[in-house]
Amino acid sequence: MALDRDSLEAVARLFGALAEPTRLALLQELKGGPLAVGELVERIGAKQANVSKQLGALHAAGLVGRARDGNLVRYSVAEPMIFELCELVCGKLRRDAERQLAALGGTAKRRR
Amino acid sequence: MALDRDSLEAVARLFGALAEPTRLALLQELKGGPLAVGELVERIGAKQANVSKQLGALHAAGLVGRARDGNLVRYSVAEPMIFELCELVCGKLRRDAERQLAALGGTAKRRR
DNA sequence: ACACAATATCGCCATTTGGCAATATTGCAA
DNA sequence: TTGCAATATTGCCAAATGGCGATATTGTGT
Repeated sequence: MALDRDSLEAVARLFGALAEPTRLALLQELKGGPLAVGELVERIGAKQANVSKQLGALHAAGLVGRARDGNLVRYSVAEPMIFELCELVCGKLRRDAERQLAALGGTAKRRR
Repeated sequence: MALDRDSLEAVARLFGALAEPTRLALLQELKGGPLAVGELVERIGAKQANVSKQLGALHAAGLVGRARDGNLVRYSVAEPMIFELCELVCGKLRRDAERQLAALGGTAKRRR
């Protein structure tokens, strides 16, 4: 079915939430389970203010959940679907890279 | 496996190509088969310059293919995967909308 | 060569956005 | 209350981006 303008904008906003390396890095870390902000700051090596801001964006997009735990705030993946999205995209990138490699005469890595 | 910064940037760029309603509208039209720029301009009701620019962005991202045909240039979907991506996202949006509806006391649409 | 149609590109402007430093909030403990 | 640690927010700036009108390019026909 054809989506109307509003739906397209909603879809675009969601893709936009994933269109940022820092946010993808955060999601990648959260894949292993909920983590507090400080933990994420250490792991991805970004400033606390930015991590907090990007987590806010992910939360606003409904992709991560927030839970206070005493002095900490623990974030968690709210949409496991995002990893399917990333898998699909990574697949394309791998295919592109293989094509590129083959075009340059690299040894073909056979798909099993 | 954990992706490095460069890979994350590549993934982010790809999502970025989909993070724009006009580009999504173009892809939606192209889903039915290759179309020339003029056709797309008519269908989505945008200025020719912008359609051309956004098609350029999609092409740069490797999502659409380009083919001259005399005086026309025909674009086509190069990555059917994008429709799986959109389906996943639309699924989430539908779920969100249903939750919202239920929270407001709407008649529940039962999932079969 | 010319004129014309289809597409691409350019310069401009307004908006958005990521990172930064600084500051404000929140919760815990003494 | 006071102090401290964790997190969020604010103001700022620079870079990126979408849409616009105007113009350049490309291909076709005569």
